[in-house]
Amino acid sequence: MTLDDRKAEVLRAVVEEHIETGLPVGSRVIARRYRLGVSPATIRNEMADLEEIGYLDKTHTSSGRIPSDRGYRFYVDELMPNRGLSSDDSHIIESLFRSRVKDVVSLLKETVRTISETSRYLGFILGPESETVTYKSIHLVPTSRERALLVIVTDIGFVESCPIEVPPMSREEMQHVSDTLSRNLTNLAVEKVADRAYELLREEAHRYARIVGQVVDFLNSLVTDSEHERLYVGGTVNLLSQPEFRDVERVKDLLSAVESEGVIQAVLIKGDQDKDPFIRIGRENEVAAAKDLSLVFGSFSVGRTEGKVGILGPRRMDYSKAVALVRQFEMKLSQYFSPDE
Amino acid sequence: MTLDDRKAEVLRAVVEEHIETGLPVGSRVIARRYRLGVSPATIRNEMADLEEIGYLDKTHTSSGRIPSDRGYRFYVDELMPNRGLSSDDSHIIESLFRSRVKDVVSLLKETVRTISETSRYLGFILGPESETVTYKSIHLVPTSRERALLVIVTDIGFVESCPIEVPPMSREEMQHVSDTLSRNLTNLAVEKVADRAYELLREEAHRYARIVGQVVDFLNSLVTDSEHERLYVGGTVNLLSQPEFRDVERVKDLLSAVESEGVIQAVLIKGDQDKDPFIRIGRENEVAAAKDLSLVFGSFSVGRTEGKVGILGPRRMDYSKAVALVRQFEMKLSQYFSPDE
DNA sequence: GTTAGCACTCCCGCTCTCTGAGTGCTAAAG
DNA sequence: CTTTAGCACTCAGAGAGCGGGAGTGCTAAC
Repeated sequence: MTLDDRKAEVLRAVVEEHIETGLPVGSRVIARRYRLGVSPATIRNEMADLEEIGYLDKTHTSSGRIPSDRGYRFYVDELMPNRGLSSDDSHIIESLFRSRVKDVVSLLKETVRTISETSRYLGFILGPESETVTYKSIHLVPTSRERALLVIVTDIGFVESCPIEVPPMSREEMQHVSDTLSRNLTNLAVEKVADRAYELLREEAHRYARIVGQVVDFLNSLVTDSEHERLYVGGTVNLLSQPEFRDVERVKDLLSAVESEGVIQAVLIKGDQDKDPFIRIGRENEVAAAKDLSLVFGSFSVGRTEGKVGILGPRRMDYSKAVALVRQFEMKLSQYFSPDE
Repeated sequence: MTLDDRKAEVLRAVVEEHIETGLPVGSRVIARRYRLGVSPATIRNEMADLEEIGYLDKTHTSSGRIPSDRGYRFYVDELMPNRGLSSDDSHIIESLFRSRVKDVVSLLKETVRTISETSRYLGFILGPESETVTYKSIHLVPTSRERALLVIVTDIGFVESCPIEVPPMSREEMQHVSDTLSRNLTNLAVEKVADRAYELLREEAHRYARIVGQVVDFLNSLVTDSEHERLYVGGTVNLLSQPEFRDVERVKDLLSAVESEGVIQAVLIKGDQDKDPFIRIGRENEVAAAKDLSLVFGSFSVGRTEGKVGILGPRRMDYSKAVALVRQFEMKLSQYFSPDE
C-alpha cells in the first residue's frame, strides 16, 4: 500500500503531533503547525481517507484522530526521519561504556538503567542463550568443612556460582580436584561436558563421584533453566512519567507481565525478524498483555552467539529516538563483548 | 504515658480497624464491631481524649479518626498481639530456603521477592558491610590475549569479578600469578591486603606490578564503594495494590527515593536501635521522603558481622504480621550464612 | 480539487445539590 | 459522676445538569 504525497505528509504530521502531545490531533492544529499549504477542510478530507484505509482511528465520533497500529507501522517503515542521538544522550552512553573495570552483570544492570534514562521508557537486555557458551574456568573454593563453592566463568565473562557438598578433605586434595575439573571440563561445548565428566568418574577414585555429579548438575541447570538470569529489565520510575501510565492498574499489569510472564521473551521470539532494529507495535506483539505496548529492539553479538537489547514503551513511542538509541546500544554492547578479535 | 484500660482498647480498635480498611474510623463502627459494651457516644468521648493527647488525628473536622505516628507507636509497643505466621506464609518461606543449591545473590534476590509476596509491601536486604569480609580465593581467568577476569570469593560466599589488563603471558605463567595472589592475599583482613600486596610487588618481578596494582584497586573499591551492590529491594508490583499508592506520583516518589537516594540506608543507621525487630513509623524516620512510610527491620548474622532485612510499607502497615515475617527471615538468613559452626 | 461556512456531536470541566457518615454538645438517665 | 440518647452541624463525595470548546462531516461556492 502506498500513499500519495500529501496523504503521507498528513499521516506523518498526525503521528508526530500525537507522539509529542499524547492527545488526539485535529485538522486545525495540523494546518497551523505543519505548513502543508492547505486548509483544515482539505486536511479533514485526507484524514477521513486515512481513517478509511485504516491508518487512523478516532476515540469518539467527533474528536481528533490518533494513529492506528497500521498507521504507526507505515510511519516507521516509510516516513520516519533518521535522527541521530542528542549530544546529551551520546555523552551519557559514552561515559557508561568508558570505564572498563566493571563486571558483566553490573554492566548489564547499568545499561538497562541508562537505556531507560535516555529513552524514558523501560530498557531491557536478554543475554545470549546459554546453550552456546563454553566454560573458561571451573574452580572449587572451600567454605566450611563439608561445603565448597563451585565457581564457573563462562567464555563471555559471566561468573556463576553454587554451593555444593564435599566430603571432608585437605586443602591440597581440594586443590587437586579443582584443577582436575578445570583441566578436563573447560573450553568444551556444553553438551560434551556431561560425557567428559563421566569419563572422569571412571578414571578418578569413586570418592569424587559426588562432586562431579553436582558439578554436572549445576552446568546442566545453567543451560536448562533457560531463564537463568538472562533477562535484565530496568527503569520503572521513568515509565511512570508517561501519561499512559497515569493509572496504577496499567502499571501493575505491565510490571507483572514483565516480571513473571516472560512476555518479553515471547515477543522477541515471535515473528520474522526483518531488519535491525526490529519494531513491534501494539497488537503486532501476539501477546495479549502487550497489545498497547511497543518494542524496539536489536541484537548484539557475543562471540559466536548474540543477545538482544531493546526498549519497551507505550504504543505512542518516540520511535525515531528509540531506533537511534537501540542502534547505539547494539554497537556498544557488541564492542564490549568482542573487544579485540 | 500510660492509658486506662478502656482508652487502650479504643485505641487498639481504631488502629486495627484502620489497618484493615484504610479508612478513617468512626465511633459507631467500633461500638458495633468491637464489643466494648459501651455506646458510640462514650467511645466518641474517649476518642476525643485520645485525640487531645495526640494518639489520634482527624482528616477533617467531621470524619472519623486515624492513628497518628504516636498512636501507632503506642500500639506497637503496648497493644499489638504477637501473631505467628500463617501456615501459607511459613510454607512459602520454608520452600525458599529448602533448596540449598543457590548462589548468594540469587538467594537474596529471591528472598526480597518472597518478603514482598508474603507481606504485600516492599522487601529489602542490606548486605553486611564489606569492611569486615575477608577473601577466600583470588583467581585470574584469561579471557583474551591481554585481558583476564579477576574473580574473588569472599568468606560469606559472594563472588565478585572485574576484568583487568594483563601483559601477554603463557597459560602457565598466568596460573603462577593467580596462585601467588591467591596464596598471599587470601584470608587476610581487608586493611592488611594492600600492605601484603606491596610486599609481593618487591618480591616478584616488576612485570607483575600492573596486575597487583589492579587487584589492590579492585579490592579497595569493594570496600570503599560501600554501596557496592549491598542493597536488594524488590516487590514494586505488590506495593501497587496498596490503596495509598493509587496515585502514581506517590509511587514515583517512593521508587526514586529507594532507588537513588539511599533512603533506606539513612533510615537504618539513624536512631537508637532498641529491640529487634526495629520499627520506624512515619516521621520517626528522620528522612523527609519517608514521612508517610514505615519500616520494620532486623538484623541477621553473617559470620562475625551482620546484615539487615526488613519491610518497607505505608504507615498504615500490618505491623503485627510484619514483625512475625521479619523475625522469620532474620532466623532463616542467619542460618543460611552460619550453617554448621 | 479546494475551501468557507455551518450544523451537529460529544468530551470535559464546572457548579450545585444532596446524601450520609461522622462529630460535639447538651440534657436526661443511671 | 459516668453514660447515653438526641440533635444540630460539618464536610467529603457522588451525581446531575449545564455550557464551552474542539472537533467533525456535509454542502455549496470558488
